[in-house]
Order: sequence, then structure tokens, then C-alpha cells
Amino acid sequence: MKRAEKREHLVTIATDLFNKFGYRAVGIDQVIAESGVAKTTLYRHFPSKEDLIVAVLKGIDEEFRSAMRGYVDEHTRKGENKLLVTFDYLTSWFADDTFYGCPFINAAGEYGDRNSAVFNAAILHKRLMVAYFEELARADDLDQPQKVAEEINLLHEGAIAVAHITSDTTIAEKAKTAARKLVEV
Amino acid sequence: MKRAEKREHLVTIATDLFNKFGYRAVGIDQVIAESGVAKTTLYRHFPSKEDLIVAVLKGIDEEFRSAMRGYVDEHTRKGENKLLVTFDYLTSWFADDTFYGCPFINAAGEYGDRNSAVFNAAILHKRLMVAYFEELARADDLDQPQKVAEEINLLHEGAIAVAHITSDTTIAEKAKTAARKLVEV
DNA sequence: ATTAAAGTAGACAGATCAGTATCGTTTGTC
DNA sequence: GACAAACGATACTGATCTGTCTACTTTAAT
Repeated sequence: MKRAEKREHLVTIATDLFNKFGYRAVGIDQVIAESGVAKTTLYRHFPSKEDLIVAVLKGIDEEFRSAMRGYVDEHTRKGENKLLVTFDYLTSWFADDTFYGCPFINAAGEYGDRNSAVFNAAILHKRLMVAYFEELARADDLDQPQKVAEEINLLHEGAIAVAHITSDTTIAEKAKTAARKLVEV
Repeated sequence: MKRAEKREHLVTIATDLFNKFGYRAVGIDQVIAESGVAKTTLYRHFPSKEDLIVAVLKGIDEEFRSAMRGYVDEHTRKGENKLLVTFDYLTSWFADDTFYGCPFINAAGEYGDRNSAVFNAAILHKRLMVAYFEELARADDLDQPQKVAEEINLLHEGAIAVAHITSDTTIAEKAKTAARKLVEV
């Protein structure tokens, strides 16, 4: 395993553990035990636990947005509203048994200092999501794309929170129903 | 200070600390230092840290729902939609400098085991909130009150998450604007 | 083949964690 | 005013935390 692969492996393992058990609940010792990597190696790649967490969040952000974009591009039928298709992606996400709520909300809950790198990783991700929604709103030729994007974002965030707590697997579909009333002017 | 008051005092202090810094980040030692109470006393009232957390969440739940109910009853003008007034309460909550996101979402993020007492305190609170929204929907004479309550709840949860991360103080007002389109059939 | 970087293994430091034990003092109640 | 319950202060246990250090081995590229 090359250096870059080892780093990626660490991030993958840490992502799973942090998501499932929480960021403070999972120790460095647990990450290295699960990944079969020496402690020295981990600290060579990530100077501190916080650096590892930030790397994890950055990885999730990139993969999540790329996956959603791919899903929307693939599943949008002609004439269909792309913004509405994003809710179908949520449905598939919520059905995944590795879903433990939004990793960024959870991280921000644990590292509440707004100056922390962790919190700022969460801010960045949420900004990029709204920007993506706005991009879709324009592609859908909607009036007031920025406003619509913010409203759709509210339903997304709400659906994520509700799905996490209640395990209601149909909540994304319900959010989509509500969203329809917001995109039809 | 009587026994009951001491308990209440501990819950108050712990509530502030947990909200601000997170549940695992705050230790028992910190709670007793801040509250000026002996460790023995805390453990007489709460057999474990988890018991303290559950007591904190129960207190927040009761106070939050009571405060929102009071706000709605006081601020709803004749003919006005009660469900929409709930968003004004969110606005005042978000403006409070002790707002660090939803305490229940944060707690559930840290104690992700769905069998834990902590997670179930979160489930209970969210259920009671939706039940309250449904009650308001009926008071507002809306069709499909259960469905509307779920949709309003999505906007609430979304607004809380967005307000937490972005500190956008106008987000509750924007959610209210979106909500108007969901209550007008 | 040599060499420098990166790996493993694991002891270690120093702090902090949740929870218990001891024991003298205070307090509310009858 | 007596008495039991509660409280305060603090030492302690044993575990765990992040991060460092040492010493040896593997690996990749020249």
C-alpha cells in the first residue's frame, strides 16, 4: 500500500467510526486498531485528531456532492424538475444502514466553536449544497432561483434530521411532496 | 437550598454546559465545579452521567414546548394562522446567544445507539413537537392536519439546522414564507 | 545496491474520564 | 432539641484519552 492509499484507508475507516459512534467517542487508538496501521503512521499523515476529522469531513463533502450530482444527472427524465429529483437521492441515502444523520451537523454539535476547523468544514459543505441547489433551480428555469434554493435546502435539512431521529424511511418522499408546492409558482 | 432545588440547579448548569460544548466534551468534574456542588451530591441525584443527560433533555423538552405554546397563544392575532406563528418563536430562539443548534439532534449525534435512553429522549421530543403542530393545524382548521404538521416540522427542523451552521438570523422568516405555501391549500 | 523516507510495534507521559469510598459537617423535620 | 438524611471535601481506582518517543524494519526510487 502506497503512502496515498494508506492515508485514504485511514480516512475511510475513520469516516465509518466517527459517523457511527461520534467524533469524541471514537479514539485514535480505535482508528488505528481498526485500520491496522501504526500510531506513528497516523500521526505522520494527520498531526492531530482534529486534522483527521477535517480530512474525514472534506472527503464526505466531496463524495456526497459528487454522488448526488451523478444521481440527479442520471435519474432526471425529460421535462422533470431536477430539484425534485434530489429528494430521491435522499431516499436512497436514508435507506442505507450506515446513515446516522448528517455528519456535518453531528460534527458541528460536538465542536461548537465557530472558529474551529471542524465547524468551518460544516459551514463550507452547507454553503456548497445551497449553491448546488441554486444551480439546479437555474437549470430548471425557475424564478428567484436563490430563494427557491434556500427553501429546498430547508426541506433537505429537515428531512435529514427527521430521518435520523424517527427512522421514517418515507420522509424524503414527503419532503418531495412539500417541495413540489415550492417550485410550482 | 433544598434537595429539589439542588437537583434543579445541577440540571440548569449541566444544560448550559452540554449545549455549549457538547455532551461528551463536558465532564462530571466540570459540572460540579461550575455548580459548586460535591461530586457525591451529584451522584446521589443522578446515578450516572447518562441519567444526568436524560434529565437535562427532559427539562429542555418541557421548557421548550411550554415556551413555544405560550408564545403562540400570546402572539397569534385573530384570524392568523397559529402554525405560522411558531416560526416567529424560532426567530427569537435563534437570536438567543445560547443557541447552539437543537440539543436533541446534537445529543442523538453523540449517542447514536437507538436503544440508548438519550436517543429515546430525542425521539420523544420530536414526536411531541409533531403532535403539537398537528394540534395547531386542527385549531387552524386545515385539511389533512397530520400531513401539514409533518411538512411544517420539516421546515422547523431545517431552519434549526441552517440557523445553527450559517448563523443566518433571517432563516426562520424565510421558512415562514415557505410555510405559507404549504398551509394555503 | 544504496539511501532516505515511511512503515511497524509498543512503551510512555500527562491529563482527564466516570464513578466509588471515607468521613466530618450541615440541614430539614418531627 | 434530637435524629436521620443530605451535603461537602477530597482522595482514590482503573480506565482511557491525545500525542510523543525510541528502535527496528520495510519500501520505493535513484
